[in-house]
Amino acid sequence: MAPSEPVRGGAVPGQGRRRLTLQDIADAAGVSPGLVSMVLRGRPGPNADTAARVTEVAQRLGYRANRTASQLASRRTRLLGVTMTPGNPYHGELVEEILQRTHERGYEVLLSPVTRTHEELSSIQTLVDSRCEVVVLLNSTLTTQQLTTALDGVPAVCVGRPLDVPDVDVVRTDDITAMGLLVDHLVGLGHTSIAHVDGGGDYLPEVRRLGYEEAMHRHGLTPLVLPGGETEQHGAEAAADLLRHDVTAAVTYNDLCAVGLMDRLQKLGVRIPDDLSVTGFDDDRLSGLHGIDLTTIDPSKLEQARLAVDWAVQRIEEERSERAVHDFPPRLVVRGSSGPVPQRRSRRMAAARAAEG
Amino acid sequence: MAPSEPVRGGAVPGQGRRRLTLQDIADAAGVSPGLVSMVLRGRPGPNADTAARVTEVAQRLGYRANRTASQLASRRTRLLGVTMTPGNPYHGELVEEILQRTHERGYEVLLSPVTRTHEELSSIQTLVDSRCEVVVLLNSTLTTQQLTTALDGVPAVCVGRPLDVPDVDVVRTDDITAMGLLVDHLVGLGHTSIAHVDGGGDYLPEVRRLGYEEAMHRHGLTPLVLPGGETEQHGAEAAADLLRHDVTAAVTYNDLCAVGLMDRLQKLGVRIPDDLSVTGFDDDRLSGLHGIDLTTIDPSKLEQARLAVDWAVQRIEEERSERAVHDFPPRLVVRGSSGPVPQRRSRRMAAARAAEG
DNA sequence: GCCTGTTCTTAAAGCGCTTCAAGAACTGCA
DNA sequence: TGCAGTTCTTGAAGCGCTTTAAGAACAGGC
Repeated sequence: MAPSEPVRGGAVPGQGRRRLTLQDIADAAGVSPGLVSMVLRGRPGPNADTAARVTEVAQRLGYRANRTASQLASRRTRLLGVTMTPGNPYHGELVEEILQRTHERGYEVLLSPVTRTHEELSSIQTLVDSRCEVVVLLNSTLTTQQLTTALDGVPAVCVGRPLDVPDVDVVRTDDITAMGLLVDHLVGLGHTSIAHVDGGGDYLPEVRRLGYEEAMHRHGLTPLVLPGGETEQHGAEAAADLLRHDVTAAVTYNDLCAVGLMDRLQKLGVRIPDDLSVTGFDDDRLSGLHGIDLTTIDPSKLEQARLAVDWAVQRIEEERSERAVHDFPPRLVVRGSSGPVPQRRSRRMAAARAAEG
Repeated sequence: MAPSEPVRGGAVPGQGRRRLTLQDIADAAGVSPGLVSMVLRGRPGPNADTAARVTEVAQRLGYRANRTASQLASRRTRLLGVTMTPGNPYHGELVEEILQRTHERGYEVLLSPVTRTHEELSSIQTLVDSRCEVVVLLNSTLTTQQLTTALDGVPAVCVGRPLDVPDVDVVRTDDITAMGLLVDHLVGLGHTSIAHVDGGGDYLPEVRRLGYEEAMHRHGLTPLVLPGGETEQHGAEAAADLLRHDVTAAVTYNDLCAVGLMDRLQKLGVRIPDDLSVTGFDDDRLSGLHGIDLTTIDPSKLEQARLAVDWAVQRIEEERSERAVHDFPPRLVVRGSSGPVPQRRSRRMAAARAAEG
C-alpha cells in the first residue's frame, strides 16, 4: 500500500525520497499510529493477532522508526556518548570494549572525536546537545571548570584521570605508583641516569611527571624532565634533546611517545636496550610486537572500560549521585626495550649526538 | 529568570534536571520562541537590537538547543555518518581527515563503530536511523544487496572498495595495480618464490589476491596464496604456514597483517629482509618507524578522505545522482623490509620452521 | 438484557524546535 | 493626515514519534 500522502519535492537538500512513517504503517495495517508504536516496541497491551499483523506489515514495507522523533517523544535517547581520538590505538582498544559492554546493557554508543582540529570541549558539547544520557570521557584534558560547563549537568565517567567534578565518576590506574614501578625496574637494572620524556602540559602528563620525580627522589636520584608529548611525532622530536644529556634510560609519557623516540634514535644508530633503555605507558596492542617490544605499564584497559560502562549505566538507571572512584593497580610489563645499564659510555650514543648536532 | 514551569520529577531514568528550552529564553527576553530560534541561528529578519538582547540572555542562561528537536523540526540533520573500526590505525587517519574536511563544509560527523561484535549492517542502520544525510563507508564488506537494504535510499560514498550500487560513489586506489607494483618490486630484487598472505574472504582481500596472482603470472611465476586476515593476529598466525613453504618474500594483505607476520617470524629468529622480504599495504603511520620499516603501498589516504567528503556533500547539496568513481594511483613506498633475494637457503628460516613445527 | 469488569484501540496532547503566513509597528511620501 | 511600503514579530502548524486518558468492544454474572 502506498504512503497516504504525495511524495514531497526535493526542495530541502539532503531529504531524498520520503521515508515511511508510523502513519503509513498504521494506514496499511488499518490501525492507529499509537498502536503500531506499541507493537513495534513490544509493549504490553496490543492483542496478539493485531500485533502479528502490524509486525508483518511493518516488516514487509521495510519500516524503520525515525530515531530523532522517537528520542524527542520519549525524552530518552538510550545513548551513551564517548569522546575519543580516532587514530589513538589505546582509545581504539577501550572503545571496542566499551561498545560491547554498552550493547549488552541495552544502550547505543555515540562516538565523538577529539582531534587537533576538533577539540574536546566542542566534542563533549556535541554529545550533550545530542542528549546522550551519560558521557564517557577518554581524553579529558579539560579543567574542572570547563568540564562542568560542557557537561551541563549530564553525568559522566572519566577514564584514566582523577577528577573532582560533581556527577563525574573516575576509573583509572594509579599513575604515581605506575611510574614508580618503571623507575624501580630501571634502577633494579643498575640505571641511575634516567630521564623522563613528558607528555606536555595537560593533567595526566603532569601526574606522570610527578610520579617519576617522586620515584627518582625515593632512590636518591636527580630527575631530568625533557619536553615531549603524546604522539610518536613528539617522541621523535625529543630524541635530539635526550642525546644532549648523559642518560642510560628514558621513561616516556606513553607508548606512542616511546615508539617515536626509539624510532628516531634507532635511525641514528642507537641500540635499544644496549645503549639506552626505554619504557612506555599503556601497553598498546602494538607494543608487544617484536620490532617494538616495549617495556611498559598495563593499566587494565579492558577492566577500566567495563567498569566505566557499568557505572555510566548505573548513573542513568539508578540515579546514583555519589561520586565513585576506582583505581586499578598498574602492572609492569617487562619486555626487550629495557635492559642492564651499559658498562661504559656508549659510542653509538655519542655518534648519534654528533649526527643530530 | 527561572524556567516558567516546575522542574519535572526524576521518574524517567536518564532525564536529570530539566534543561532550558527555547520558551524559557523567549520568556526571559520577552519575545516569542520563533524569534529566539531565528536569532540564535543567525537568520536574517530580526532587528539588530532585539537580536543582541536575545543573544545576551541565551548566553547568560547557558542555553543550548536540543539537537534532537532541531533535527526533527528542520528535517535536516547536517549529519555525515561514518562507519569505521575504532582500533584500526588506517581508519583513524582517514577519520581524522574526514572530520576536518566535514567541519570545513559545515556538517557534523556521526561515527558508528564496526567491530567483531558490532557488525557493519547494524552500524549502517544506526546511521540511517539517526537520519544522517549521507554515509561514508570505510569498512564495507557487505554485499550489494545488503548495502542497498541497509542504506535504504541514503546516498553513500564507499572508500577503498569498488562497488556497483546506485547512489553510492566510490573513492579508492587501484588494488590490482598496487599489488603489481609490489610484486614487480620484489621480482626486481631477484625474488621468484613470493607468497601472498591474504586478507580472508571479503571483497577487498579477494581483489588484492587477484592482483597478486595476475602479477605473478605476468612474470611467469607460480602464485602461492596462504590464508591470513586483516589484523596483526592473523599475520602472526600465518607465520607457521609460511615457514612450511620455501619462499623468499611475502606480500601481505595490509600493513597490520605484515606487522604481525614479521613480529612472529622475528621472534623465531628470522631476519627481515635478510632471510625474507615482507611487504604491506596502506602505509599506516606506524609502518615508517624504525622497528617496522615496512615496504608498502601508499593509497593516498588523505586525498581519498577529502574527496569522499566532497562527494558526500555534493550528494546532499546538489542532489547529484549519477555515480562517481575515482581511483587514486597507488604509490610504492620502499623501505627496509624488502631486500635482495638471499644468496642461499636461509638457515634461520629452517631453524624457525623446526621450532614452529 | 443490564451492569460490571476486562481487554483492546484510539484520539489527542505533547516532546522542543523550525518555518511561514499574517499581523503589528513603523517608515516615508504625497 | 492617510496610505502604501518596509521592517519586525508573533502565532500556529507541523516534524514523527510516545504516552495516556478515554472510549469501544466484548466477556461474564445475575
